[in-house]
Amino acid sequence: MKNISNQEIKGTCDWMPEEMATRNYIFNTWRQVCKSFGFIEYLTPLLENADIYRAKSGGDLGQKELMVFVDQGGRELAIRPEMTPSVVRMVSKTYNTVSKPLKLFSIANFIRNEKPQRGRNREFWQLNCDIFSESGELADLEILQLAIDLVLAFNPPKNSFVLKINHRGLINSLFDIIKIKDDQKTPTMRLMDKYNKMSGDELIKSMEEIGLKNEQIDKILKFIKASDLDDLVDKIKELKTCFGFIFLKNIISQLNSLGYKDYVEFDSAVIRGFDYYDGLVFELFDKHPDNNRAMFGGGRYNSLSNLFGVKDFPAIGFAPGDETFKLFLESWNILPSINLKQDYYYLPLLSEDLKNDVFLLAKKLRRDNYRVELGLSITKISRALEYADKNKITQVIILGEDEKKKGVYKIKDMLSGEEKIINL
RNA sequence: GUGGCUGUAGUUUAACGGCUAGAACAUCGGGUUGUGGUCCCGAUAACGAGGGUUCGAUUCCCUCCAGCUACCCCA
Repeated sequence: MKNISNQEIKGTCDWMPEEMATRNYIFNTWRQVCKSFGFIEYLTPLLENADIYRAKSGGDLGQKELMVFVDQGGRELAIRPEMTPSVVRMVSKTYNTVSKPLKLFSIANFIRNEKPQRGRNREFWQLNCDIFSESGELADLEILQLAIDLVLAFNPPKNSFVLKINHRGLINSLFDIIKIKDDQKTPTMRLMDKYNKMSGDELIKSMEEIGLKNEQIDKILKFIKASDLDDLVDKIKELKTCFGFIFLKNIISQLNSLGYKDYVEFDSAVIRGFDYYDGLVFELFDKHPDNNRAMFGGGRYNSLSNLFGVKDFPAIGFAPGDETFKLFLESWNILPSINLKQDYYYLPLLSEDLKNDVFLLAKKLRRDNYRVELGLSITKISRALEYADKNKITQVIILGEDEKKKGVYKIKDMLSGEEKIINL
């Protein structure tokens, strides 16, 4: 019989104890910060009706990146590629009767059928944080603060990241001003989103291909090249009275007064690809030269809920991924080293006759909340200590014939070499 | 989906159109008959898969697979 490969499925990876420990460190820190903001944890099923992704997700996500299969009843099911439709579905079931506002988070895995690359796997995990039912500016403010605090919780160096914010309302006002046609809006936004990746000539050429006129292109370029909000309304004066501008001006000044001045800036080129965003949009960037990329992003998506035949309700959220987050921590070298057997007590079996005594002692110690790793084959004491060294176990429990005769056992501290004698 | 680079033990790697594919670290066993980190000895373990060229391929060619990476796309 041919052997089955022991490789993981493409785009997925095994979590060996070391990687699992790192992941737990990140997830635990996320959890702690979310709870400190009064958010509560939820989870939805891995499978959803495929239609909920096809309807709104925009781009490839609801199409070729979706893992779809048919169940025995002929239903088309999809493995979730993102959390937002699921959490909106879940909330929409009870929205009218539940206490509001809802501040929710989850840590879950997702599958997207795409080619793996740096910072992007087919299976990945992300934290999703959302606030439902609050449309006011303070919900936006709190979400942004949470996004920044989540990164700050890992003690990154100064100037290691920045939160770039923008507002879809501001972009829509621009489109009103230049009187762009409806069917040109989405392709134009895609191009604006790519501003930093394309050369100026390519960008202009692509905009001409969409059918934009020179004066329209001129204004769009002024818009995405604006260095800050004041510069923007200086160049495009009509924007001064629009909602998006006033909103952004306000929220930045509030974040500044809360002490986040170094971490926030306006960036007119932050657009985001999902169609369902309709208010604040933002992206958090790693500023490390070796890893200059968006770590995660989010925004306001008030109208997504009508997908489920429910009246619209306000929603805002974001979702950091495990892989991009880890790259950030690695690029700044702020991942702590983890000892897998921290606080473990190693209890070797030193002779055949001691089997029962050793198991009994382990049982007693475990009941007292010690973490006891029992030796399962007979070992010489020198090898037992060597094993403890190799595995960075700092406490070794010695129960040999001599100890048994005296009715005691010893706990040896591997760092100091000291031994404590305790009665059995 | 498109392009580039790369596939030798668990890991890092060496060499080669032919001879037993060599090492280091890791793992396991032993060296001191109850006290470790060092040291010494030994064992296990690899040419990604298939096809072609050739007397002979791990080496050259093709296809596939996988990995990395840049695009496309993007929470």
